[in-house]
Amino acid sequence: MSTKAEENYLKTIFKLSEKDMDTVSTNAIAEELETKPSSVSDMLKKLSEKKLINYVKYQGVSLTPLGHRLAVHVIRKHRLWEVFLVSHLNFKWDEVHDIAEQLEHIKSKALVNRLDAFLNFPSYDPHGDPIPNENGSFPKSTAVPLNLLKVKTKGKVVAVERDEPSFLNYLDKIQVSIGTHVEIVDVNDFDHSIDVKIDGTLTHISLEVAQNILISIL
Amino acid sequence: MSTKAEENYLKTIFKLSEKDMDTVSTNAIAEELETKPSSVSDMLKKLSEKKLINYVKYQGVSLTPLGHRLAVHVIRKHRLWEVFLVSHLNFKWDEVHDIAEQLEHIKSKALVNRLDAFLNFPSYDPHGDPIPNENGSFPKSTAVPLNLLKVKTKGKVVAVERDEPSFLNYLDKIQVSIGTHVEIVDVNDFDHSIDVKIDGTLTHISLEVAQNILISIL
DNA sequence: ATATAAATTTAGATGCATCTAAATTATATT
DNA sequence: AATATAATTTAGATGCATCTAAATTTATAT
Repeated sequence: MSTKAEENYLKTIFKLSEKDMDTVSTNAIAEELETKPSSVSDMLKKLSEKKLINYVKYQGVSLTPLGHRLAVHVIRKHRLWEVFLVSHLNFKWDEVHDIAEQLEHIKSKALVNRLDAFLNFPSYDPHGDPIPNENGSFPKSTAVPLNLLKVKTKGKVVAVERDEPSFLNYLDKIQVSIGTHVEIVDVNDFDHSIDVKIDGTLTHISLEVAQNILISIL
Repeated sequence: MSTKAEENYLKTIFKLSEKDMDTVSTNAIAEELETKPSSVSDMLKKLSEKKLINYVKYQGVSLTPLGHRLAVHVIRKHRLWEVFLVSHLNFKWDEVHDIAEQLEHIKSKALVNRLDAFLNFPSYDPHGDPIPNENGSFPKSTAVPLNLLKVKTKGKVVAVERDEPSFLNYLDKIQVSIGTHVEIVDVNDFDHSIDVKIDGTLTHISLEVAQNILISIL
Protein backbone atom coordinates (compact mmCIF):
# COMPACT_ATOMS: atom_id res chain seq x y z
CA MET A 1 0.00 0.00 0.00
CA SER A 2 1.35 3.42 -0.91
CA THR A 3 1.24 6.49 1.32
CA LYS A 4 0.09 9.91 0.25
CA ALA A 5 3.69 11.15 0.27
CA GLU A 6 4.86 8.30 -1.95
CA GLU A 7 2.07 8.94 -4.42
CA ASN A 8 2.95 12.61 -4.61
CA TYR A 9 6.58 11.76 -5.32
CA LEU A 10 5.60 9.35 -8.11
CA LYS A 11 3.27 11.93 -9.64
CA THR A 12 6.06 14.51 -9.59
CA ILE A 13 8.59 12.16 -11.14
CA PHE A 14 6.05 11.32 -13.85
CA LYS A 15 5.42 14.99 -14.54
CA LEU A 16 9.10 15.89 -14.71
CA SER A 17 9.84 12.86 -16.90
CA GLU A 18 7.38 14.15 -19.49
CA LYS A 19 9.49 17.25 -20.05
CA ASP A 20 13.03 15.92 -19.66
CA MET A 21 12.37 12.57 -21.35
CA ASP A 22 15.30 10.85 -19.56
CA THR A 23 15.98 10.73 -15.82
CA VAL A 24 14.85 13.17 -13.17
CA SER A 25 17.21 14.88 -10.71
CA THR A 26 16.88 15.06 -6.95
CA ASN A 27 16.95 18.84 -7.01
CA ALA A 28 14.20 19.07 -9.62
CA ILE A 29 11.96 16.89 -7.46
CA ALA A 30 12.78 18.93 -4.37
CA GLU A 31 11.93 22.17 -6.12
CA GLU A 32 8.68 20.84 -7.54
CA LEU A 33 7.56 19.48 -4.16
CA GLU A 34 8.87 22.50 -2.27
CA THR A 35 10.92 20.32 0.01
CA LYS A 36 14.64 19.76 0.69
CA PRO A 37 16.91 17.65 -1.53
CA SER A 38 17.90 15.63 1.53
CA SER A 39 14.27 14.69 2.14
CA VAL A 40 14.03 13.68 -1.49
CA SER A 41 17.06 11.40 -1.14
CA ASP A 42 15.40 9.68 1.82
CA MET A 43 12.22 9.08 -0.09
CA LEU A 44 13.96 7.95 -3.28
CA LYS A 45 15.69 5.24 -1.27
CA LYS A 46 12.32 4.04 -0.04
CA LEU A 47 10.62 4.17 -3.45
CA SER A 48 13.56 2.26 -4.87
CA GLU A 49 13.21 -0.47 -2.22
CA LYS A 50 9.57 -0.74 -3.16
CA LYS A 51 10.58 -1.20 -6.83
CA LEU A 52 8.66 1.90 -7.89
CA ILE A 53 11.67 3.76 -9.31
CA ASN A 54 15.05 2.99 -10.86
CA TYR A 55 17.55 4.74 -8.66
CA VAL A 56 21.32 4.85 -8.93
CA LYS A 57 22.90 7.20 -6.43
CA TYR A 58 23.85 10.55 -7.92
CA GLN A 59 22.42 9.54 -11.31
CA GLY A 60 18.80 10.63 -11.04
CA VAL A 61 15.70 8.45 -11.20
CA SER A 62 13.07 7.07 -13.55
CA LEU A 63 9.81 5.23 -12.91
CA THR A 64 9.67 1.45 -13.13
CA PRO A 65 6.65 0.01 -14.98
CA LEU A 66 5.03 -0.49 -11.56
CA GLY A 67 5.75 3.08 -10.47
CA HIS A 68 4.50 4.36 -13.80
CA ARG A 69 1.23 2.49 -13.42
CA LEU A 70 0.72 3.86 -9.93
CA ALA A 71 1.52 7.43 -10.98
CA VAL A 72 -0.89 7.26 -13.90
CA HIS A 73 -3.60 5.86 -11.67
CA VAL A 74 -3.24 8.78 -9.25
CA ILE A 75 -3.34 11.24 -12.16
CA ARG A 76 -6.46 9.50 -13.45
CA LYS A 77 -8.16 9.97 -10.10
CA HIS A 78 -7.08 13.60 -9.85
CA ARG A 79 -8.47 14.49 -13.25
CA LEU A 80 -11.71 12.56 -12.87
CA TRP A 81 -12.43 14.32 -9.57
CA GLU A 82 -11.71 17.66 -11.24
CA VAL A 83 -14.31 16.87 -13.88
CA PHE A 84 -16.80 15.97 -11.16
CA LEU A 85 -16.14 19.17 -9.22
CA VAL A 86 -16.59 21.40 -12.24
CA SER A 87 -19.38 19.62 -14.05
CA HIS A 88 -21.55 18.58 -11.11
CA LEU A 89 -20.63 20.80 -8.18
CA ASN A 90 -20.22 24.02 -10.17
CA PHE A 91 -16.69 24.79 -9.13
CA LYS A 92 -14.67 26.99 -11.46
CA TRP A 93 -11.55 25.63 -13.13
CA ASP A 94 -9.26 27.59 -10.84
CA GLU A 95 -10.86 26.22 -7.67
CA VAL A 96 -10.54 22.49 -8.16
CA HIS A 97 -6.84 21.71 -8.03
CA ASP A 98 -6.34 21.74 -4.25
CA ILE A 99 -9.44 19.67 -3.57
CA ALA A 100 -8.47 17.14 -6.25
CA GLU A 101 -5.02 16.91 -4.63
CA GLN A 102 -6.78 15.42 -1.62
CA LEU A 103 -9.34 13.30 -3.46
CA GLU A 104 -6.70 11.67 -5.68
CA HIS A 105 -5.43 9.68 -2.67
CA ILE A 106 -8.74 7.98 -1.87
CA LYS A 107 -8.22 4.25 -2.25
CA SER A 108 -11.00 2.34 -3.98
CA LYS A 109 -10.78 0.90 -7.47
CA ALA A 110 -14.57 0.60 -7.56
CA LEU A 111 -15.00 4.26 -6.67
CA VAL A 112 -12.75 5.49 -9.49
CA ASN A 113 -14.37 3.35 -12.11
CA ARG A 114 -17.91 4.15 -11.05
CA LEU A 115 -17.06 7.84 -10.94
CA ASP A 116 -15.61 7.49 -14.45
CA ALA A 117 -18.84 5.88 -15.67
CA PHE A 118 -20.98 8.46 -13.85
CA LEU A 119 -19.07 11.21 -15.68
CA ASN A 120 -19.47 9.39 -19.01
CA PHE A 121 -15.82 8.44 -19.39
CA PRO A 122 -14.45 11.92 -20.03
CA SER A 123 -11.21 12.18 -22.07
CA TYR A 124 -10.08 15.57 -20.76
CA ASP A 125 -10.26 17.39 -17.45
CA PRO A 126 -11.39 21.02 -17.05
CA HIS A 127 -7.89 22.27 -17.94
CA GLY A 128 -7.82 20.15 -21.09
CA ASP A 129 -5.43 17.57 -19.65
CA PRO A 130 -5.96 14.04 -20.95
CA ILE A 131 -7.50 11.48 -18.59
CA PRO A 132 -5.98 7.98 -18.78
CA ASN A 133 -8.47 5.12 -18.93
CA GLU A 134 -8.60 2.18 -16.51
CA ASN A 135 -5.69 0.53 -18.33
CA GLY A 136 -3.57 3.62 -18.03
CA SER A 137 -3.59 4.72 -21.67
CA PHE A 138 -3.98 8.38 -22.51
CA PRO A 139 -6.10 9.79 -25.33
CA LYS A 140 -3.89 10.96 -28.18
CA SER A 141 -3.45 14.68 -28.63
CA THR A 142 -1.70 16.70 -31.32
CA ALA A 143 -1.82 19.96 -29.41
CA VAL A 144 1.05 22.45 -29.66
CA PRO A 145 2.01 25.26 -27.26
CA LEU A 146 0.74 28.61 -28.59
CA ASN A 147 4.25 30.11 -28.69
CA LEU A 148 5.35 27.61 -31.37
CA LEU A 149 2.72 28.72 -33.89
CA LYS A 150 3.63 30.90 -36.89
CA VAL A 151 1.94 34.20 -37.73
CA LYS A 152 -1.51 33.80 -39.35
CA THR A 153 -2.00 30.30 -37.91
CA LYS A 154 -5.51 29.66 -36.59
CA GLY A 155 -6.44 27.15 -33.94
CA LYS A 156 -8.41 26.51 -30.82
CA VAL A 157 -7.40 26.12 -27.20
CA VAL A 158 -7.50 22.48 -26.10
CA ALA A 159 -5.62 22.59 -22.81
CA VAL A 160 -3.63 24.69 -20.38
CA GLU A 161 -0.55 23.41 -18.63
CA ARG A 162 -0.72 25.13 -15.25
CA ASP A 163 -3.15 24.77 -12.36
CA GLU A 164 -2.46 27.89 -10.30
CA PRO A 165 -5.51 30.07 -9.74
CA SER A 166 -3.41 33.15 -10.61
CA PHE A 167 -2.80 31.78 -14.10
CA LEU A 168 -6.34 30.51 -14.62
CA ASN A 169 -7.85 33.77 -13.43
CA TYR A 170 -5.68 35.65 -15.90
CA LEU A 171 -6.96 33.42 -18.69
CA ASP A 172 -10.50 34.12 -17.57
CA LYS A 173 -9.72 37.82 -17.72
CA ILE A 174 -8.44 37.67 -21.31
CA GLN A 175 -11.36 35.37 -22.14
CA VAL A 176 -9.35 32.26 -22.87
CA SER A 177 -10.99 28.96 -22.02
CA ILE A 178 -11.01 25.44 -23.48
CA GLY A 179 -12.44 25.72 -27.01
CA THR A 180 -11.64 29.40 -27.55
CA HIS A 181 -10.57 30.27 -31.15
CA VAL A 182 -7.22 32.02 -31.59
CA GLU A 183 -5.19 33.45 -34.49
CA ILE A 184 -1.54 34.48 -34.29
CA VAL A 185 -1.22 38.10 -35.52
CA ASP A 186 2.39 38.98 -34.70
CA VAL A 187 5.39 37.69 -32.78
CA ASN A 188 7.80 40.08 -31.08
CA ASP A 189 11.41 39.01 -31.75
CA PHE A 190 12.71 40.79 -28.66
CA ASP A 191 10.79 39.14 -25.81
CA HIS A 192 8.85 36.57 -27.85
CA SER A 193 5.59 38.05 -26.68
CA ILE A 194 2.65 37.50 -29.01
CA ASP A 195 -0.22 39.50 -30.49
CA VAL A 196 -3.10 37.10 -30.79
CA LYS A 197 -6.76 37.39 -31.74
CA ILE A 198 -8.86 35.69 -29.04
CA ASP A 199 -12.36 35.07 -30.37
CA GLY A 200 -11.77 38.08 -32.63
CA THR A 201 -10.34 40.45 -30.00
CA LEU A 202 -6.68 41.43 -30.37
CA THR A 203 -4.71 40.75 -27.18
CA HIS A 204 -1.04 40.84 -26.22
CA ILE A 205 0.34 37.95 -24.19
CA SER A 206 3.77 37.05 -22.81
CA LEU A 207 5.87 34.08 -23.87
CA GLU A 208 5.37 32.53 -20.46
CA VAL A 209 1.62 32.60 -20.86
CA ALA A 210 1.75 31.38 -24.47
CA GLN A 211 3.90 28.39 -23.49
CA ASN A 212 1.17 27.20 -21.19
CA ILE A 213 -1.72 27.34 -23.65
CA LEU A 214 -2.04 24.30 -25.90
CA ILE A 215 -3.56 24.75 -29.34
CA SER A 216 -5.06 22.39 -31.85
CA ILE A 217 -4.37 23.86 -35.31
CA LEU A 218 -7.41 24.31 -37.54
CA MET B 1 -5.77 21.83 11.58
CA SER B 2 -6.85 18.39 12.71
CA THR B 3 -5.27 15.13 11.57
CA LYS B 4 -7.16 12.09 10.39
CA ALA B 5 -6.37 10.29 13.64
CA GLU B 6 -7.69 13.17 15.74
CA GLU B 7 -10.89 13.30 13.75
CA ASN B 8 -11.43 9.58 14.19
CA TYR B 9 -10.99 9.90 17.94
CA LEU B 10 -13.49 12.77 18.12
CA LYS B 11 -16.00 10.81 16.06
CA THR B 12 -15.62 7.83 18.36
CA ILE B 13 -16.02 9.91 21.50
CA PHE B 14 -19.13 11.46 19.99
CA LYS B 15 -20.56 8.05 19.14
CA LEU B 16 -19.87 6.58 22.58
CA SER B 17 -21.26 9.71 24.28
CA GLU B 18 -24.60 9.15 22.56
CA LYS B 19 -25.03 5.83 24.35
CA ASP B 20 -23.50 6.52 27.75
CA MET B 21 -24.73 10.10 28.04
CA ASP B 22 -21.97 11.13 30.48
CA THR B 23 -18.21 10.66 30.06
CA VAL B 24 -16.41 8.13 27.91
CA SER B 25 -13.72 5.77 29.21
CA THR B 26 -10.27 5.19 27.78
CA ASN B 27 -10.91 1.48 27.39
CA ALA B 28 -14.17 2.03 25.54
CA ILE B 29 -12.39 4.26 23.04
CA ALA B 30 -9.56 1.75 22.66
CA GLU B 31 -11.99 -1.07 21.96
CA GLU B 32 -14.00 0.94 19.47
CA LEU B 33 -10.90 2.04 17.57
CA GLU B 34 -9.22 -1.36 17.90
CA THR B 35 -6.15 0.17 19.45
CA LYS B 36 -4.39 0.01 22.83
CA PRO B 37 -5.53 1.97 25.89
CA SER B 38 -2.03 3.42 26.17
CA SER B 39 -2.29 4.85 22.68
CA VAL B 40 -5.64 6.33 23.63
CA SER B 41 -4.10 8.01 26.67
CA ASP B 42 -1.46 9.62 24.47
CA MET B 43 -4.04 10.94 22.08
CA LEU B 44 -6.39 12.17 24.81
CA LYS B 45 -3.58 14.29 26.17
CA LYS B 46 -3.15 15.87 22.78
CA LEU B 47 -6.85 16.44 22.16
CA SER B 48 -7.09 18.00 25.59
CA GLU B 49 -4.22 20.39 24.83
CA LYS B 50 -6.07 21.38 21.67
CA LYS B 51 -9.18 22.11 23.76
CA LEU B 52 -11.21 19.53 21.87
CA ILE B 53 -12.05 17.38 24.91
CA ASN B 54 -12.50 17.78 28.67
CA TYR B 55 -10.02 15.39 30.17
CA VAL B 56 -9.25 14.69 33.81
CA LYS B 57 -6.82 11.82 34.28
CA TYR B 58 -8.51 8.54 35.22
CA GLN B 59 -11.96 10.20 34.98
CA GLY B 60 -12.86 9.70 31.33
CA VAL B 61 -13.52 12.37 28.71
CA SER B 62 -16.24 14.43 27.08
CA LEU B 63 -16.22 16.69 24.04
CA THR B 64 -15.85 20.45 24.42
CA PRO B 65 -18.18 22.58 22.27
CA LEU B 66 -15.30 22.92 19.82
CA GLY B 67 -14.68 19.17 19.75
CA HIS B 68 -18.37 18.52 19.37
CA ARG B 69 -18.57 20.85 16.38
CA LEU B 70 -15.64 19.16 14.71
CA ALA B 71 -17.01 15.66 15.34
CA VAL B 72 -20.41 16.59 13.94
CA HIS B 73 -18.81 18.11 10.88
CA VAL B 74 -16.89 14.92 10.16
CA ILE B 75 -20.06 12.88 10.61
CA ARG B 76 -21.87 15.25 8.26
CA LYS B 77 -19.23 14.65 5.60
CA HIS B 78 -19.28 10.90 6.10
CA ARG B 79 -23.02 10.66 5.69
CA LEU B 80 -23.25 13.03 2.73
CA TRP B 81 -20.62 11.03 0.87
CA GLU B 82 -22.54 7.83 1.63
CA VAL B 83 -25.63 9.35 0.05
CA PHE B 84 -23.60 10.31 -3.01
CA LEU B 85 -22.09 6.85 -3.34
CA VAL B 86 -25.43 5.09 -3.13
CA SER B 87 -27.64 7.51 -5.03
CA HIS B 88 -25.28 8.52 -7.83
CA LEU B 89 -22.60 5.86 -8.11
CA ASN B 90 -24.90 2.87 -7.52
CA PHE B 91 -23.06 1.41 -4.57
CA LYS B 92 -25.08 -0.80 -2.24
CA TRP B 93 -25.56 0.23 1.39
CA ASP B 94 -23.08 -2.35 2.64
CA GLU B 95 -20.29 -1.12 0.34
CA VAL B 96 -20.06 2.54 1.25
CA HIS B 97 -18.80 2.67 4.81
CA ASP B 98 -15.09 2.12 4.17
CA ILE B 99 -14.97 4.57 1.28
CA ALA B 100 -16.83 7.22 3.30
CA GLU B 101 -14.30 6.68 6.12
CA GLN B 102 -11.70 8.07 3.73
CA LEU B 103 -13.81 10.78 2.11
CA GLU B 104 -14.91 12.21 5.48
CA HIS B 105 -11.39 13.59 6.02
CA ILE B 106 -11.26 15.70 2.86
CA LYS B 107 -10.88 19.32 3.93
CA SER B 108 -12.98 21.85 2.03
CA LYS B 109 -15.99 23.65 3.43
CA ALA B 110 -17.08 24.58 -0.10
CA LEU B 111 -16.94 20.96 -1.21
CA VAL B 112 -19.19 19.72 1.61
CA ASN B 113 -21.76 22.41 1.10
CA ARG B 114 -21.87 22.05 -2.66
CA LEU B 115 -22.13 18.30 -2.33
CA ASP B 116 -24.99 18.82 0.13
CA ALA B 117 -26.79 21.08 -2.37
CA PHE B 118 -26.07 18.68 -5.26
CA LEU B 119 -27.72 15.89 -3.24
CA ASN B 120 -30.71 18.14 -2.42
CA PHE B 121 -29.91 18.54 1.27
CA PRO B 122 -30.69 14.98 2.34
CA SER B 123 -31.77 14.44 5.98
CA TYR B 124 -30.77 10.78 6.24
CA ASP B 125 -27.97 8.62 4.90
CA PRO B 126 -28.49 5.20 3.25
CA HIS B 127 -28.56 3.52 6.67
CA GLY B 128 -31.20 5.95 7.92
CA ASP B 129 -28.75 7.91 10.09
CA PRO B 130 -29.56 11.60 10.40
CA ILE B 131 -27.34 14.08 8.56
CA PRO B 132 -26.54 17.29 10.46
CA ASN B 133 -26.89 20.52 8.50
CA GLU B 134 -24.16 23.12 8.03
CA ASN B 135 -24.84 24.50 11.53
CA GLY B 136 -24.49 21.07 13.07
CA SER B 137 -28.10 20.45 13.99
CA PHE B 138 -29.58 17.02 13.40
CA PRO B 139 -33.07 16.33 12.06
CA LYS B 140 -35.34 15.12 14.89
CA SER B 141 -36.25 11.47 14.99
CA THR B 142 -38.66 9.50 17.20
CA ALA B 143 -37.42 6.11 16.09
CA VAL B 144 -37.26 3.20 18.56
CA PRO B 145 -35.16 0.02 18.40
CA LEU B 146 -37.29 -2.88 17.17
CA ASN B 147 -36.68 -4.93 20.33
CA LEU B 148 -38.51 -2.37 22.47
CA LEU B 149 -41.80 -2.70 20.59
CA LYS B 150 -44.75 -4.65 22.06
CA VAL B 151 -46.51 -7.49 20.28
CA LYS B 152 -48.90 -6.34 17.54
CA THR B 153 -47.14 -3.00 17.09
CA LYS B 154 -46.79 -1.94 13.47
CA GLY B 155 -44.12 0.37 12.16
CA LYS B 156 -41.60 0.94 9.43
CA VAL B 157 -37.83 0.74 9.37
CA VAL B 158 -36.23 4.18 9.41
CA ALA B 159 -32.62 3.38 10.23
CA VAL B 160 -30.08 0.71 11.12
CA GLU B 161 -27.38 1.23 13.70
CA ARG B 162 -24.52 -0.82 12.32
CA ASP B 163 -22.39 -0.42 9.20
CA GLU B 164 -20.75 -3.82 8.87
CA PRO B 165 -21.39 -5.51 5.52
CA SER B 166 -22.14 -8.76 7.39
CA PHE B 167 -25.07 -7.10 9.17
CA LEU B 168 -26.31 -5.22 6.13
CA ASN B 169 -26.12 -8.30 3.94
CA TYR B 170 -28.18 -10.21 6.49
CA LEU B 171 -30.81 -7.49 6.37
CA ASP B 172 -30.84 -7.70 2.59
CA LYS B 173 -31.35 -11.44 2.90
CA ILE B 174 -34.36 -11.07 5.20
CA GLN B 175 -35.59 -8.24 2.98
CA VAL B 176 -35.23 -5.44 5.49
CA SER B 177 -34.35 -2.03 4.09
CA ILE B 178 -35.17 1.58 4.94
CA GLY B 179 -38.96 1.97 4.61
CA THR B 180 -39.86 -1.73 5.06
CA HIS B 181 -43.09 -2.33 7.00
CA VAL B 182 -42.88 -4.54 10.09
CA GLU B 183 -45.29 -5.94 12.66
CA ILE B 184 -44.27 -7.59 15.93
CA VAL B 185 -45.91 -11.04 16.12
CA ASP B 186 -44.30 -12.60 19.18
CA VAL B 187 -41.45 -12.06 21.63
CA ASN B 188 -39.57 -15.00 23.10
CA ASP B 189 -39.05 -14.48 26.86
CA PHE B 190 -36.06 -16.82 26.97
CA ASP B 191 -33.58 -15.21 24.53
CA HIS B 192 -35.65 -12.15 23.62
CA SER B 193 -35.70 -13.16 19.98
CA ILE B 194 -38.61 -11.86 17.96
CA ASP B 195 -41.11 -13.16 15.42
CA VAL B 196 -41.80 -10.30 13.09
CA LYS B 197 -43.74 -9.84 9.87
CA ILE B 198 -41.50 -8.16 7.32
CA ASP B 199 -43.59 -6.80 4.46
CA GLY B 200 -46.06 -9.59 5.28
CA THR B 201 -43.56 -12.45 5.58
CA LEU B 202 -43.08 -13.98 9.03
CA THR B 203 -39.41 -14.03 10.06
CA HIS B 204 -37.52 -14.85 13.22
CA ILE B 205 -34.74 -12.47 14.31
CA SER B 206 -32.35 -12.34 17.27
CA LEU B 207 -32.31 -9.65 19.96
CA GLU B 208 -28.95 -8.45 18.66
CA VAL B 209 -30.37 -7.83 15.22
CA ALA B 210 -33.58 -6.24 16.57
CA GLN B 211 -31.58 -3.80 18.69
CA ASN B 212 -29.95 -2.45 15.59
CA ILE B 213 -33.10 -1.81 13.56
CA LEU B 214 -34.83 1.48 14.29
CA ILE B 215 -38.58 1.70 13.82
CA SER B 216 -41.01 4.54 13.43
CA ILE B 217 -44.32 3.40 14.91
CA LEU B 218 -47.34 3.72 12.61
C1' DA C 1 -10.22 -1.63 55.57
C1' DT C 2 -7.46 -3.81 53.06
C1' DA C 3 -6.09 -6.84 49.42
C1' DT C 4 -6.87 -7.91 44.75
C1' DA C 5 -8.36 -6.93 40.24
C1' DA C 6 -9.31 -3.77 36.65
C1' DA C 7 -8.61 0.47 34.36
C1' DT C 8 -5.56 3.93 33.14
C1' DT C 9 -1.29 6.31 32.60
C1' DT C 10 3.77 6.70 32.00
C1' DA C 11 8.26 5.20 30.18
C1' DG C 12 10.73 3.91 26.57
C1' DA C 13 10.59 2.03 21.55
C1' DT C 14 9.52 1.93 16.58
C1' DG C 15 8.38 3.60 11.82
C1' DC C 16 7.35 7.42 8.90
C1' DA C 17 8.21 11.81 6.77
C1' DT C 18 10.45 15.53 7.44
C1' DC C 19 14.43 18.86 8.73
C1' DT C 20 19.52 21.06 9.21
C1' DA C 21 24.30 20.53 8.92
C1' DA C 22 28.10 18.01 7.34
C1' DA C 23 30.22 14.90 4.10
C1' DT C 24 30.65 13.03 -0.41
C1' DT C 25 30.37 12.79 -5.47
C1' DA C 26 29.85 14.92 -9.98
C1' DT C 27 30.57 18.89 -13.05
C1' DA C 28 32.57 22.91 -14.75
C1' DT C 29 36.51 26.19 -15.07
C1' DT C 30 40.87 27.56 -15.51
C1' DA D 1 44.52 17.63 -14.57
C1' DA D 2 43.61 20.28 -10.41
C1' DT D 3 40.46 22.74 -8.16
C1' DA D 4 36.26 25.20 -7.29
C1' DT D 5 31.33 24.87 -7.38
C1' DA D 6 27.14 22.58 -7.61
C1' DA D 7 24.39 18.51 -6.77
C1' DT D 8 23.47 14.84 -3.90
C1' DT D 9 23.70 11.86 0.01
C1' DT D 10 24.46 10.71 4.94
C1' DA D 11 24.25 11.66 9.89
C1' DG D 12 21.70 12.99 13.43
C1' DA D 13 17.25 15.48 14.99
C1' DT D 14 12.23 16.35 15.49
C1' DG D 15 7.12 15.49 15.63
C1' DC D 16 3.43 12.29 15.02
C1' DA D 17 0.94 8.13 15.90
C1' DT D 18 1.56 4.01 17.36
C1' DC D 19 3.31 -0.05 20.33
C1' DT D 20 4.80 -3.13 24.74
C1' DA D 21 5.92 -3.35 29.39
C1' DA D 22 5.84 -1.34 33.80
C1' DA D 23 3.86 1.72 37.16
C1' DT D 24 0.02 3.97 39.15
C1' DT D 25 -4.72 4.91 40.32
C1' DT D 26 -9.46 3.51 40.96
C1' DA D 27 -12.92 0.03 41.78
C1' DT D 28 -14.38 -4.37 43.97
C1' DA D 29 -14.76 -8.00 47.08
C1' DT D 30 -13.82 -10.32 51.04
